[in-house]
Amino acid sequence: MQGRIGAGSLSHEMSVSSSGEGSLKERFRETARLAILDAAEGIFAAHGFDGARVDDIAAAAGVSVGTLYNYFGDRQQLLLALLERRRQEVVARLDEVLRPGQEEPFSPLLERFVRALLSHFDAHRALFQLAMEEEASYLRGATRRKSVIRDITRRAERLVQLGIEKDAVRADDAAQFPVFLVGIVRGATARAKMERRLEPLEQLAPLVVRFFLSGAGR
Amino acid sequence: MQGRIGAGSLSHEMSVSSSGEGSLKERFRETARLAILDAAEGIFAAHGFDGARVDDIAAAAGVSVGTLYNYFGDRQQLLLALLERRRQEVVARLDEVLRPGQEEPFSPLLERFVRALLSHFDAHRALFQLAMEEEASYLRGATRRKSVIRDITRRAERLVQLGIEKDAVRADDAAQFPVFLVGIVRGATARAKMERRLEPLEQLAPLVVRFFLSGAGR
Amino acid sequence: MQGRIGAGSLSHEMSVSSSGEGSLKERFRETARLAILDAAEGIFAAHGFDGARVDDIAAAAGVSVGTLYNYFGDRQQLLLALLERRRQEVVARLDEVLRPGQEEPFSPLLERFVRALLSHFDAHRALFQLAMEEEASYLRGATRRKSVIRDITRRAERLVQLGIEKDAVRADDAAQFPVFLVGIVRGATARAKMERRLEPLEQLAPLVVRFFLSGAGR
Amino acid sequence: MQGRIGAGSLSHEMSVSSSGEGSLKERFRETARLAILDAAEGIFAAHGFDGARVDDIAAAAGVSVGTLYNYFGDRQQLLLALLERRRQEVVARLDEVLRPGQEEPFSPLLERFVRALLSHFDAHRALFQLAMEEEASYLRGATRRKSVIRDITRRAERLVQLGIEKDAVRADDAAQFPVFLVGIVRGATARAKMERRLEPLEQLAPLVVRFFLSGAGR
DNA sequence: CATGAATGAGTCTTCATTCAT
DNA sequence: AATGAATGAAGACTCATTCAT
Repeated sequence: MQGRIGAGSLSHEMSVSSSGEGSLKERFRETARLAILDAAEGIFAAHGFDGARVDDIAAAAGVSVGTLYNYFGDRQQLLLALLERRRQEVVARLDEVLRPGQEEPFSPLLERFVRALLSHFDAHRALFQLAMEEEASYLRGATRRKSVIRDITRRAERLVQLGIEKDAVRADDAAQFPVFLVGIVRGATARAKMERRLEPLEQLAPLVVRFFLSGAGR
Repeated sequence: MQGRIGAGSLSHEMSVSSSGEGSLKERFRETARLAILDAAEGIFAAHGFDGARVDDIAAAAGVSVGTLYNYFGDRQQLLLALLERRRQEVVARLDEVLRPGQEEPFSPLLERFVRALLSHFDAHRALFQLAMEEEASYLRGATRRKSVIRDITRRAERLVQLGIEKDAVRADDAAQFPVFLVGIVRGATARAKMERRLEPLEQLAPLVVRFFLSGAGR
Repeated sequence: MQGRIGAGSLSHEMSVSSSGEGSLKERFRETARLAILDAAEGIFAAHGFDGARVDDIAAAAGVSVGTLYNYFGDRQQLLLALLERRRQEVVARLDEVLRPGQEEPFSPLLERFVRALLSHFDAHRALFQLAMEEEASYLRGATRRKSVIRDITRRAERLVQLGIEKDAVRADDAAQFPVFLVGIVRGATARAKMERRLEPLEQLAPLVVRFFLSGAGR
Repeated sequence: MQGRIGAGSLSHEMSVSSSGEGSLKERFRETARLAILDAAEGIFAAHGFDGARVDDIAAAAGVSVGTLYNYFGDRQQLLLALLERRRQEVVARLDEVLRPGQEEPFSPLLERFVRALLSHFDAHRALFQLAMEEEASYLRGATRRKSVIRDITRRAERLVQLGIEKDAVRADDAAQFPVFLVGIVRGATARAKMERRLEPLEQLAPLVVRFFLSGAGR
């Protein structure tokens, strides 16, 4: 489904790191790792965490099961590696937005935050949906781990705090605002799913900002 | 092992089908059905949809697997019956709120709506969480069915429509408001989960209302 | 290979315990357990501990894998149960021989001991060979458990002690005699295996006794 | 990882094929072969024949799996080569003892035989234990091959024959004496294992001789 | 009808072996 | 010739579902 670890992506990979922070072999490994993770994203998204079969992921990645097990210790670790990678990606984008020393007013800051979130959804819609939906229940029992939802919420809390400091957000009830914000974004993605929309959600950012700051009231 | 074919829920249940006679046998059947559904709710909530084993559900209900299969054709049907029951319950409460001929102003109406939603969460927190989180993915592939999220969203749409008619909600961007509202409620429940809070969420209703109508801005 | 848990053996089972130290169901269970153990003995003996496939054992017992797993938690437990059963059998026979209050002279006592050992080998040749050969290495790592070899050696030690008390065995070097005795018996069985003999080993008992007491010298 | 392609065993090995030239290359090959065999001995001894993984053996030998496969066709051949080497070693020592033209009396001859056996055990305890325990079952099915046990027994038979000729061993029942002798030695090694003794077994030789010739009787 | 043991298809995982570099 | 990543057949185990009692 995702294609082989073919020459196509390889050349790309190689040109990227040719300067040399890794032997040829290591770059191959990394390419394969990525191919497997990509395939896994597709299969997990399509069948859910429990429904995704290891064989199918391997087949989608164009490798054998054995190879998949060479890269990731077992099914669960593969899933965790996948979630972790995506988690790091969003978190990085949000942290970029929240980087200290922001002199800009709150509203555009908020918009950049929401935009970062939504565009990440646009890029990894299927898995992200899944991560936000099932993460909690799937990891149930597993050692408490990095959680996307939790991390996003933390960033939202920092954002709201900034809003209060900039006098753009009211301080009463502020404890709830972060989850409300994340909830709104989730709502947007849920709608996209229910209605099978394909347009980028990112364009909803201004609406979300306006709604968050002023509400739906007249 | 016998356990829980309890009287408590029975009286309630009975009223549902009360108009009819209900031979003694039928009432027994119904009681057993309920016991199984209750047990299933607990097990599904505890282990997730995929992780819940039929044997465990039967054991928790105090019946044998065979009996469980007598009442529900298979595992999936049991799950659907459970979701369906809870779906009907929320939907009924929301429809009650939205019953035509409401002369009251929008704000209290909205509050009653949110309150209905939150108190339902309070009553069936575990399963509902699960339903909202995994429903979509679990039913993936299954014939398109009744969906709690969808139904709730439909009611929210009607509510927003009422708000517009009552001139309490602005009409522009109104298409998003329903999902935003549902998202906010989800956000609230997510927070409750993350922080393992046990206080009733219903008390958040006024906050939600104020946020929905006026936003978080100052 | 071993046949189904058929009616044939069932009737036997039932007549035996009809007086009733077990419900009908329980006796069925026990019959099945035995059938599986018998089948396992055959397969383990034929393919070794590591070579025996669970599916084959199940097939030989005339049950499905699932059933096998219902009776024995996993492959290892099945093996241990089998070894344990046989261990108890020999140990019981040896203890019978060694029962306190033996007034008889040492030589016949020794012969009965050797005879018990050899006839047990005759009955369970294949498995016993295996047990004595591989037990140690197979259980390597596993929690230290009941060991046939160890138990037999313990009984041999008691026997030698009796011999000394009866003034029939010399006390010097007596520490080695028990293992020598067991070794001799093992040697006899090894020969039987190497030469694929089928005659009962039990008939070697007098030879063993004479050799043990007087040696091979002229 | 490189490790053990050591010089120590090399010199010995060299003497074996010393008569010839042995190009430099060939000597390298032989050194590597030995390193692998040594590593295999350790791993097989530690994990049993079935439990020893090829990767582990290669790692212990400081070579890659590929190299291991260059030297030995497959896992089984490696094992056979190992057993064969050790077999040749004991057999050579026993044949040395039995070399025709022995004018010495039987008792010291017997002692040298037993001593040879026991000292070999002392040198290769772990593998030898394994060989005597599992050889038969492991090679089950494989083409009938050189067997250590068989070969040792053959030598014991010759020894007993000598004893009879020298009038030191009684001729009746003599057919059993060889296996009894081997059994006694096995018994001694088994005891060493059970009690995790580390002293050289060789020192038991006189006891074994006395027991073999005169028995345990008073 | 209830029971729960039996069933066996379906999965994950391991590891001997191959082969491109 | 050495390397070690890739391969995939094989095997242990689970659990939804059936059905004889």
